[in-house]
Amino acid sequence: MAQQKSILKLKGTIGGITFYKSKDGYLAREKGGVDASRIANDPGFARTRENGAEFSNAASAGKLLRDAVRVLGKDASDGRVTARLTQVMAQIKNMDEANARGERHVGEGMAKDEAKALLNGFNFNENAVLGAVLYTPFSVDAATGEIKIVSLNPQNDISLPSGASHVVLKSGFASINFLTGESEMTVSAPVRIATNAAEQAVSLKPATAPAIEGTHFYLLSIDFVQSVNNADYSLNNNSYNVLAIVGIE
DNA sequence: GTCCAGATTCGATGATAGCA
DNA sequence: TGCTATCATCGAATCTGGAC
Repeated sequence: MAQQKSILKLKGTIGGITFYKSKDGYLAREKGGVDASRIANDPGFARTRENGAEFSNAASAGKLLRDAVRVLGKDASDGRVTARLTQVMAQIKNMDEANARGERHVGEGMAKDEAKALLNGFNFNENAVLGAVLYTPFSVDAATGEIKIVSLNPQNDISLPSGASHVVLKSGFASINFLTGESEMTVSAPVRIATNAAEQAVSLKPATAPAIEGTHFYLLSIDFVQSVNNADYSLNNNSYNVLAIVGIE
């Protein structure tokens, strides 16, 4: 077995050579592992294939949710949102008690209150989570999707990034059917407030409720912009923007 | 040599059995 | 003991080729 003598303790694979740490120290060897066709056909790998099928369902469910809210989320997401959402969807898929192993489905698991609790509060941008940006309480109307903030003073109630001249708030009301793959989202008109504005009430109400049957998601979006000559410019590649799930029915 | 655009690859997510 | 393959997805990182 080849051993690493270099001062650089490598882990991972480079050019077909795998570097790893074992109880015997840092070692190197050729890529090993099982053959792809065996995983696809060997009865011994049935468990692996079942898990692959379920993982596929979880990843697709994550994409369905991200696609559904893309109109709000395109300016408020981090580079790991796909992985984080897949992780949550895999946990929800595990809550499916109706189907056999390998056939468990996010759509079935989503019916559970625990599943909704798991996804509620999900932040699409881990660099700007809602709880660390907005400090004032708000309410969500499950029938209309309206989000109300009784009193919002930007200077006191929002963590303002330097350079921001205005904050733009929007709400989203999405209905997603994870069994059929259908989704629809309606969005409120944006409320644009100067960062030095006086205390005020805010109402974010989508024009209509989504028509399709499915799990209802309520989302709050907060964008920061710098206004120059009546044109709004995003700050620092949108890294301060917030999009979070604030309710699920 | 540097820059840019487009193309390609990587990594993260979970569970699994076998190989070195 | 730890890596490999499978599954889907996509942003980030890296690579490649052409222009200057």
